[in-house]
Amino acid sequence: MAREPVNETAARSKSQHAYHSLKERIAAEELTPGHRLVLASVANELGMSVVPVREAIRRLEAEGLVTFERNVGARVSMIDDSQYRHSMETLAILEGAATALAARHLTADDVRQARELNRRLIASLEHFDPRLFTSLNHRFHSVLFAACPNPRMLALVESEWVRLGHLRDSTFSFVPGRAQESVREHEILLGLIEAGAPLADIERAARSHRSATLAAYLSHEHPDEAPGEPGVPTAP
Amino acid sequence: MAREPVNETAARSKSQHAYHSLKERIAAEELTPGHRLVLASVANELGMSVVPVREAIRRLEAEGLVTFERNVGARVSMIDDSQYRHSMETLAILEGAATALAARHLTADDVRQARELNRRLIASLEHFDPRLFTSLNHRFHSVLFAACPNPRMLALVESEWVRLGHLRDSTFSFVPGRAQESVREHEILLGLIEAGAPLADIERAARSHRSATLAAYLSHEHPDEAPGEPGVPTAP
DNA sequence: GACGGCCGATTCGTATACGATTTCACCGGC
DNA sequence: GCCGGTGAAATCGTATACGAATCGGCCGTC
Repeated sequence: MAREPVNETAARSKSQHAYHSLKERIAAEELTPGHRLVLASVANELGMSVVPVREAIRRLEAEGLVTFERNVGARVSMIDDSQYRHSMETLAILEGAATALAARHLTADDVRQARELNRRLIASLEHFDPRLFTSLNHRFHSVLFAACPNPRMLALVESEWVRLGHLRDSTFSFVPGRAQESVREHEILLGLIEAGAPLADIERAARSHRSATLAAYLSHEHPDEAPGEPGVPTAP
Repeated sequence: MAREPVNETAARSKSQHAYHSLKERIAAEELTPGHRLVLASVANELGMSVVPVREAIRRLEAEGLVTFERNVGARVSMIDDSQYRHSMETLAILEGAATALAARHLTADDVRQARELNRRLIASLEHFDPRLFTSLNHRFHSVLFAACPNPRMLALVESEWVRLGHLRDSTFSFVPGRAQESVREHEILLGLIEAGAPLADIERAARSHRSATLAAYLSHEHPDEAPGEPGVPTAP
């Protein structure tokens, strides 16, 4: 996850330190969406001046993790409903493609590991914990797309996961039924991969899987909304 | 294109100004890949101190337009062959999806405009100018995916175009035959859209179109390389 | 009592300053 | 002649300082 070279002398610049520190705290939900990031305060907490903090925030801003308003300041990005939908749709496409591209590069061990994770997902259904489920779910999918030989695509997929942030768990807390369905789809996906199914089929399955999660979320949040176009042009 | 609010008083901060200025100069190939960006020099040219320049460069760094090495400095990112391939592959997927998602939202005028651009592309084949061809080509595709209702996807597609930067023209300069084929595929794509073809077909056509450009580039640059997997899991 | 303007506190934006690190040319020894 | 050390120049990293913009509350007026 750490892209910076890990110098043995731990010589991360303060700017880098601020960046990683903020990013972690956002990922850990210690800084929740909407939380205001005051430059001077952050600088104090981290024991540095504002300059490195500003740079860190610029990077986070470019990644979409924080929003910045001139002369007003930065705050942790809120993902509203509409953004959530758009990000999920994008992730469906990217992750679907990445999973397909990775399929032929998966080792038997990878598949075994994915199966094990899905087993744990199934087991977790007993005493359902959205947080745990989401974490395992991420790890499951990570195993499947990590072998994608296109690093650019991997970076985008990961960035989209981060963007969705903790909001993603809410789907499973809101729509519990989706979890059961989800693990079944995981098995199907694994089956396709093991069987060496056409990449198009794998891509379609992976994409639909995520789209279904999005649909579950939407139909729960906006039950009135017309189903309209599914957004995913899978063949009929 | 400008995401910053256009204040009537033109009150862009220096940091923003530096960012846009550098980005434009990179896009215009005034700053070519590998070009070193010395903070003090850039600051002088723009009539500001180094602090805003640093922030601008952080943003560009996060976008992948410049690479930054600690205690060494920034330089305009070089896209090597492998990155070019990966970005094109990613763009094929993203643009294909965006084009499909946009298809149902295109007005008759949009289609007319796209046709007109393709006409100009065809006309330009007479006295072939890779630069002009690339520019028109970008505009053609922009018309087709701009109506995509997913802003996140649009942002990623645009960012990928920028990333490829001027390198993208090289395909058409290196493999002149590809240009003719390309405009024919444009017509086919337009036909599908006008006919209200299934979104899956449109997506497949748009994706294959770009993949073919990539393949043309690769087969010219690396004629020895085995064709291997096409990378695009289109149904047989 | 409501509204609008004024003022101070807060916070951002940028310049300047200076120590730290890298780079590279030069030079003496092997 | 080649190699490794040494110093200065270039450049980066960060702290500090101060002007500018924003926001919220207070006060006077209607």
